[in-house]
Amino acid sequence: MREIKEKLAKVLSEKLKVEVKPEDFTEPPRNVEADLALACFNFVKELKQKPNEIAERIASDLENAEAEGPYVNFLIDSNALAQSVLNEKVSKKEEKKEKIMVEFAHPNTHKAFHIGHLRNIITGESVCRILDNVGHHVTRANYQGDVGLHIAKALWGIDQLRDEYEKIKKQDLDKRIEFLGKTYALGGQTFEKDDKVKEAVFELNEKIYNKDKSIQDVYKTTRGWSLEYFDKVYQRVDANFDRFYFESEVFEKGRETVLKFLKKDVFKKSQGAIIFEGEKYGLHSRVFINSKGFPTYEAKDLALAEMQYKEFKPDRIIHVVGKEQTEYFKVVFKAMEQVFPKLTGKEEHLDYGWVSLKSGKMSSRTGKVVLGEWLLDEIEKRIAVIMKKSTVKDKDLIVKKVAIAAVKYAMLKIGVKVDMAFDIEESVNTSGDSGPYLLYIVARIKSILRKSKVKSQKSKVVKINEHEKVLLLKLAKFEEAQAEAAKQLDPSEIAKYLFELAQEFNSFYHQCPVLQAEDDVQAFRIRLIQKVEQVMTVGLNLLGIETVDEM
RNA sequence: GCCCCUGUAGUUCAACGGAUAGAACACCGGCCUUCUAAGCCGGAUACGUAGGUUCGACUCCUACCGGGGGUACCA
Repeated sequence: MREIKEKLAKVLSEKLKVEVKPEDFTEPPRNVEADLALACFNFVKELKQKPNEIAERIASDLENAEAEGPYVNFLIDSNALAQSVLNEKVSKKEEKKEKIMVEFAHPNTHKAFHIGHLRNIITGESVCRILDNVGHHVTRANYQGDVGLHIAKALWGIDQLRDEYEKIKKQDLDKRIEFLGKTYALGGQTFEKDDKVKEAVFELNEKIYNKDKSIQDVYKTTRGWSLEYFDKVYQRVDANFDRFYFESEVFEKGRETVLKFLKKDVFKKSQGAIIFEGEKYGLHSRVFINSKGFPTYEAKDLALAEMQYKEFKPDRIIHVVGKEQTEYFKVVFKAMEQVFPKLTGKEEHLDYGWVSLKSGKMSSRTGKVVLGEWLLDEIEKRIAVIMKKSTVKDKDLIVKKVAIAAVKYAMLKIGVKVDMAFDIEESVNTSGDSGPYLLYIVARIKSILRKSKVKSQKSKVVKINEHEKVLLLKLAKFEEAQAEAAKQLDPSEIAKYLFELAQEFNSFYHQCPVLQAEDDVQAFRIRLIQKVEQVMTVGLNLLGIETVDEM
C-alpha cells in the first residue's frame, strides 16, 4: 500500500508541479466506490485554483481516477494489488534501530494483584512486541517494589496474625498469597485509624530500610511468596522480562544521589525533608528524601534511571505506569535532567487509562478489588462451558488460550490512554468484537487448508471479485497499522485493524467458497486466505495472543 | 483553590482538520443436507451546552456544566 501511494504521489507531483505526499491520500467514505482518495484543498494556495478545478485537472487524463467535487477518487488495479499483497512479506523490520527499554508490570510485593496490574502487563508486553516488530531493539524491564511503607503495613498485619502465619507457611502458594493480601488490608486499614499503629508501621518501615535482623526472616519469606506468585502470573499471561530491578537495590544509591546534588542546589531542604522545587518549572514540589532520612520513590527512580542507562544505554526508556502518576513523572524527569543530563528527552511515561468496574468502583482500601487471577479463572470456566461439547484435541489447552485471548483483547482493543469500565460479562463475551472471534477466523482458515487438495500457485491470473479485492485492500493496510501502533505506543491500533480484517474475512468466507471453486480460482483463494492467516497470526502475536488450530 | 485528563447511540468503544459520525453488545427478523452458526445478512437510536478559528470542526481555541486524577514526606 505504501508503494502504491508513493508511486501515485510521484505521478501527481510531477503533473501538478506541487509536492503531493503519500500520506495525503485518505480512505474514501463507504458510499464512494473507490480505493483511495485525495482532497485537493491543500493545493489551492500554491496552484491558485479552486479545489474542484484541481480535482478535474488531476482526473482528466488519468486512468482509474475520477473527480468528485474537490476530491479525486482512485481505483487500484486488482491484479497489481494481489501481486504486491500476496508476494510481500507480512512483517519486515526496518533498518534503523533504536534501543528502547520498556519498563512495565512493576508490582509491589506483599500487595494484591488486581486487574489494573493485568492491564499494565498486557499493555507492556504488547508494546514491547510492537516495537520489536518494527525493528527496534527492546529490553524489557520490571521494577518491583520490595521496600517501603506498603511492606511495613503487611508486616504489621502478619504480626497480629502470628499463629495463622506459622500455619499458612506450609500451605500452597494461593493460600499464602491470600493470607498476604489479608494482612496488607488489615495493616492498611488500621494504619489509617490508629495513630499508635501508624507509629509502629513507621518503625517497621525503618527496620526494612535498615535491614534489621529482627524482621529479616519474615520479610524475606513473604517477599519470596510474592515473587513466586508474580512469576506464575507472568507465565500465565506470557509476559517476559530481561531484567528485574528491585527498589531494595536502588534506594541507597538514590539517597546518595540526592544528597550529592543537594550540595549543588538541585535539591533543597524544606521542613526537615529534601525536596525538588517543581514550581520553578510550572510543576509542583516533591519530596525526594523524607524527614526521617529515607529516600522516597522519587529518589529511587533517579538511581534506577542511572543504573538502567549504564547497563543498556537505551535511546528511550518507556515507563508503563498508570496515568495518576503523570504529574509525578514530570517532576522526576525534570529533576533527572539536572542530575543526569544524558537522560534528557529519553525518559517517557506511557500513561495507560484506569480500569474500573462497570458495577461500582474498585478500591484496594475497602478491599473491593477484582484480582487478576480470579478474572482469568472465571473466564476460563466460561469458555470451558462453551466448549463442553467440542471434540477438539487438547481441549484444556485450547480453553486456556482462548481465555487469555479474551482477556488480552478486551484490554487492548481500547485506546491505551482511555479509561475502561471493565465489564466481566462483556470481556467473557465470545462473539462480536472479541478475542475468540479473531481466533475463530484462524481456526476456520486452518480447517479449510487442511481439507484442500489444490496447491497454491503463484503465476495464475484470475479475475478478482469485489469480496476478494476488499480483503486484499485490508491486507495491504497491515503495514500502516503496525507503524501507527509503534508510533503511538498503542496496541489498540493493531486490535482495531485485526477486527476489521476478521470482519472482511468472514464476509468473504460466506460469499466465496474455496473448496468448491475451480482449480485456478481455488488456488488463488488458498493463497489469499493463507495471507489472511499469516497477518492474523502475526497481528495477534503483537497483542501477545497465541492462535489455535481448532476451536 | 491551582494543575492535568475526560464528556459520541441504552451500554462499551471508533472516527487523529475533510465527502452521509462507524462498530460491538443488548433488542427484533432472516440464513446450517454446502469449507467450523464462537458465523453471516437485514433493522432503530448519539457528537454535554454556548461561542470562536477554518473553504471545512467529534477533532483546534474560549467559557460554562458534568466525570476522573494530581496537588510534600505512599508507591
